[in-house]
Amino acid sequence: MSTTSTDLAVLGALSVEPMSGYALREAIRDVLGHFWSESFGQIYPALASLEAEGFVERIEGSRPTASLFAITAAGLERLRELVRAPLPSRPPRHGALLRLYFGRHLGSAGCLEIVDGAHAQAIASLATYAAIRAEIEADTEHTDDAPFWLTTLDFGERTARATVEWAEATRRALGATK
Amino acid sequence: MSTTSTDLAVLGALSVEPMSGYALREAIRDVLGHFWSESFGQIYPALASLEAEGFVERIEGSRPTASLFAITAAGLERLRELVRAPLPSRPPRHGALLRLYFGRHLGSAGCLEIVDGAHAQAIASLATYAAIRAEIEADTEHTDDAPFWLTTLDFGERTARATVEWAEATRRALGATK
DNA sequence: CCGGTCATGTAATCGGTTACATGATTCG
DNA sequence: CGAATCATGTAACCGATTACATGACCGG
Repeated sequence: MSTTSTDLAVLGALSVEPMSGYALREAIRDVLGHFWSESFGQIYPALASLEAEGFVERIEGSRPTASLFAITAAGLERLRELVRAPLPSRPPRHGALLRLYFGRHLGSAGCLEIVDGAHAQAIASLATYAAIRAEIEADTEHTDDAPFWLTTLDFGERTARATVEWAEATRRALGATK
Repeated sequence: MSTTSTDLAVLGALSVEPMSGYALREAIRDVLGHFWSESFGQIYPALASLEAEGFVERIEGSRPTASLFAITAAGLERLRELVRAPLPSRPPRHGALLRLYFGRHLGSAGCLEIVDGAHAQAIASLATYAAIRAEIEADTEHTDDAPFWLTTLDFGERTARATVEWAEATRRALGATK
């Protein structure tokens, strides 16, 4: 039995365009990657149960060996239902901050390593966000989806920028008290 | 068998002061709550295995029925070892953003509800952060820990402020395209 | 034809939460 | 004395990842 979160991600992705389970996973990784993730072990069982419930159907594509999954009318209805309900949020687990909190036992050098790592990661995120933004703005086909896509992207950009600023301020503060 | 992440959180907390398993959970919830969490089902087995390995010992406290757990010299060593190694980071799962991404199927009103919810939560976080900051700054006993504690707090404050600004900007953007 | 990618699925395992069982202590 | 809190632990369950098994397709 699959969870409603996974069903939402799968149905949502299929509402944009039909695709295979494999492509689904790639789309989720590349497009929703900065705030969501699904593994094969979730996707295929979810597709199977969604198909059994009539929310998704297999249509034949170019390759005979691969299934193309498409959302049905009932599936669209189900998607609207799922997107309306709040999702259970997992308790936070930010490993780098946990290590930093006990940074006294790690020393300044080790702490700076953690901070610099977070800094580099945030910079890298900003680069991929810029690429995604360009792609969305160039896309003339999904103009009704674009405003929503841009809001989630904006969130990623703002938190990444906040992380960059935090890392730079922390580097100064930790360097001073060394 | 417990994970190194839980061991790090437990040993780290006990490095500040000895406490019971119950108090440990409260401390983790209240002090590390904005970036970490542990449940009883993790804490007690972790304490048991840490005790078996000699990293933690029970000392008698005021109440005979409750155990006070204290970190040993070997435990401090182990803590330094754990805090040096990077922790496995879980893939992100931000439910609100997932719903917003497919906001076309939800409508503007529903989206604004999500955004306002995130806004209210960030405002509430900022209030608790201010309380924690006051507590750390008033604490004269842990002056060598304080700089590290303040860096993790600063991270929380910056990302919360970024969330507030995002929510306000998104509210304007979504309201305009309604 | 051979290696890499596309593709579908399952089984084992894991990290973690929740619920339950049990009892002592404290305070009004 | 009764209710709330403090306290310790276990068992069942669950969501999710990883690894594995299998094979078609495509390009060089």
